[in-house]
Amino acid sequence: MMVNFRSRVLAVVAKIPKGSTMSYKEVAVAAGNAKASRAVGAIMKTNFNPDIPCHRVIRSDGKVGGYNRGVQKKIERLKEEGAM
DNA sequence: CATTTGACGCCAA
DNA sequence: TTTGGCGCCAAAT
Repeated sequence: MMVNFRSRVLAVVAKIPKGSTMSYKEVAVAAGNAKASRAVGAIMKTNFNPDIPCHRVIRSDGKVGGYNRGVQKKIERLKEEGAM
């Protein structure tokens, strides 16, 4: 799948199973570039597609990170799905 | 087109 | 263990 890094990242995030979480780095690796962890966040920020469960993407430190709809909302979603 | 910004990650002190 | 600094990439200005 040779496309934009953006599309790859979105595809990877969309494939994250419910009740599971992935770090930005893991997503970056899955997308093909382990050093693009930062870019992953930038892509999520610019992506408003509800089909992309970006709330399942957290930091490698175990911190939730951020969310374009409010970090609190993201945390609640994770709790609801059983990821936390 | 060049520069800055930022939902990040890793290493050294 | 906590803090500071560097690297890396995509999007915005």
